[in-house]
Amino acid sequence: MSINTPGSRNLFQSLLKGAKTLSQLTQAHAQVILHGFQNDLSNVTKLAHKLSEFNDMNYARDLFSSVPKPDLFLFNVLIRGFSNNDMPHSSIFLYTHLRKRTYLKPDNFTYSFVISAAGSTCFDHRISALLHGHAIVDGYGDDMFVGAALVDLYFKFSCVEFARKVFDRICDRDTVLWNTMISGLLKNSCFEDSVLVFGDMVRNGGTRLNSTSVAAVLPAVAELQELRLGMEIQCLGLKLGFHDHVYVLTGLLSFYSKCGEIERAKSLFRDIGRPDLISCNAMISGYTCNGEIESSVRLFQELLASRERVNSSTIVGLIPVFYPLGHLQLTTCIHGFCLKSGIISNSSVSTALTTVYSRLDEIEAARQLFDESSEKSLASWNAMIAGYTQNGLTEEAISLFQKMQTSKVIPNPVTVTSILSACAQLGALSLGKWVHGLVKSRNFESNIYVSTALIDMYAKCGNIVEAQELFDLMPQKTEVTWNAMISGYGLHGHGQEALKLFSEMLHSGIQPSGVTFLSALYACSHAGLVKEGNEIFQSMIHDHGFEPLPEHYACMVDILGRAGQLEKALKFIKGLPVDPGPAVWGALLGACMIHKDTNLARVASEKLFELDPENVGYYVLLSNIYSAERRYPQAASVRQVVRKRKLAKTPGCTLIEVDGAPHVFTSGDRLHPQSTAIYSKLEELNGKMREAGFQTETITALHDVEEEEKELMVKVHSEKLAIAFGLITTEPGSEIRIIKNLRVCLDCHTATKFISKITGRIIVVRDANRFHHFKDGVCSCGDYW
DNA sequence: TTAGGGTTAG
Repeated sequence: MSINTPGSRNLFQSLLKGAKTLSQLTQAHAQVILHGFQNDLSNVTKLAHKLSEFNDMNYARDLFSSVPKPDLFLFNVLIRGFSNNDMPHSSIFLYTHLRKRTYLKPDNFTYSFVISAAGSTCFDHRISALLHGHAIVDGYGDDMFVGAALVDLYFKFSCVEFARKVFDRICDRDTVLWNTMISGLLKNSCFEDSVLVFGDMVRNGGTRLNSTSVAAVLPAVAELQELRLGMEIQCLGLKLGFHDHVYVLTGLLSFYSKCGEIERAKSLFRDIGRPDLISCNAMISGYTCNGEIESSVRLFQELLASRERVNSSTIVGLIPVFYPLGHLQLTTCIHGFCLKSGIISNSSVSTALTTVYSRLDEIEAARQLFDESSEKSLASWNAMIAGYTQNGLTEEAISLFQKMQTSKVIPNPVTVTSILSACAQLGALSLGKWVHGLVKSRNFESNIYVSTALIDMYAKCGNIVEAQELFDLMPQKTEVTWNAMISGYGLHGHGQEALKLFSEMLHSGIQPSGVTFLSALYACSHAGLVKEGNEIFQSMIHDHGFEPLPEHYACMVDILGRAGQLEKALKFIKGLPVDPGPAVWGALLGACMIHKDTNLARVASEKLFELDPENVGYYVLLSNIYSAERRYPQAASVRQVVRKRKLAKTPGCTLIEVDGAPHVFTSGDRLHPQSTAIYSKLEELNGKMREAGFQTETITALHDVEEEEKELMVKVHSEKLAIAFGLITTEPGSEIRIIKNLRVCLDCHTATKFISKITGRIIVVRDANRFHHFKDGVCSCGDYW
């Protein structure tokens, strides 16, 4: 047969198809050119397809450029090739190129390929809407393949609702589409929904389950800690014949270890017989998160000794993220190994290490790791930002968030959750509102972490109504969501609302946690509800079988103490089944301060100096109590200790936002550009307040100086400066909101009541403990704080 | 199929 006969075309095709290496492929191509078949589209397409499998997209691109009139098939091969070879820009570029060709129209293959390219992290959510629109216009909006790609794309951008809408519209669903939905929901933390969709799939007999479906749902079941359900799924897998499938066995192993059933996990690991790297990784991680660190390290060493190479997952599973206490040494050791082996350059590994360091309070080590990592993934940024917020370094968190924005890294729900927490801690309402806008525009509202963090942010920034509205709108709530709302009410002194919500929560079948009881108890404390607090405490132990933690005991002391029942509080402490810790004695000391009980204060302080000698707050409290009783020599000697031991007192400061800009004041400071106006406003107010019968309260001032001098010092407490500033810079009649880092002092509290009456303003003060809403000379706390 | 980043009390 001559090489130029029509049959030779098939010969080239089989030559191309059979090429096992790039060089064989090149030789085949040379033959094609030699015989003048280079413009035969079918040859070129086959070649391009092969090239994309061999990861040589530059060669494929050159080939494509040499074709004068490419057809749709060739376009599709290239678009998919670029997408599969991590060249999403080229893929999308070619798609736009294709749309310009009037003789061609994209089909469902084109859309499914280009949509999968658009899921790359270098794009944002806007591209999804654009491509979705194109697909609908061309009549592929409800196509099964395009649908699966779209669902996947929306999940990648955390647009859960859009993914769901696309899924719901497609009547004809295949296994891949169902599986995409199950794992997409899982990746977006919608664990219940993921399990529900799996259930629908099982009931929908028309679509066959495969082993991927079973393996995909197991992590969601593990998150929900539904041990029984997992076992049922295991039985289902057995019935369908997936019991010896390594995918499924590994998934089950991981499921059981996450549910704390480490023995079952070990037995499954033995069943696997010849475990691959992935199942070993799952086992290592299982050992680690069940605290069996030694077994974990042993299996890791066995892996290293065998010829099997470890990968980043091995290391990440080995890092004891969940049991970090006391594991600094192991962490440094793993870190050392990662440096030596070069695996540190993997962003998953450095992210995991960043997290552990920050949980171990080694925030500088975490930051160094973050700074040194060459390739920062979204997760790396999130880990560092979360590390800061969890350690109370809120300003660092926000500044890193801003740096992330300038680095063009697009925040996801995880980022947003951490930033909202930082806003809540700081009381940064403007930034919080801005983030809320971002949440709306990106459709993150359905994310349960995000909406819970929003509720907490609004509650802590003083906007309890907004928090409540968001709470009421949430279709699904976790125990944490309820806790955030209960404690929000508590902070604002709305004790009854908090208790109503608490009982609603119990009736709705949500399991309360230790934090739930604590939130309810603090709500009682802020509202002076002694009887109710006591009932909740008893019910926690007897009806719900909770062993109280030191925090719960401390809260009970707080409730009794604030209500003035100091003797009862002391009796309660003496009757405790465990040694009372600093929190318990601290609560008693705080109560002694409110009710001016010097004798009991001394008892509490002595315990505290012993238990927590570095904490300067207790010295300050005791000294204040002595001053209040005019026992100045005693007060002075307490302060002497503070000075001698070089313990620093936290300076008081107050923040006020005007037109979105924060202004911070410290006691007596004259640094503000409008300082003169502020002080003269304060003078004017003082005059009016004296006329109205206000007398400066000095007893809680720290210093035992002359009365007159003391009066001067109290006058310029930071909250007063902030209020005066608020009065001169905001519209008459508008609300003034300030945030103080310490507990508000008695003098400022009384003065604020007067100011609210004189000026006709509502003044909202957030102090270290709670909110005070001042209106018409009265405070919402009922002078109870 | 494994692993890395998130919310609630004080």
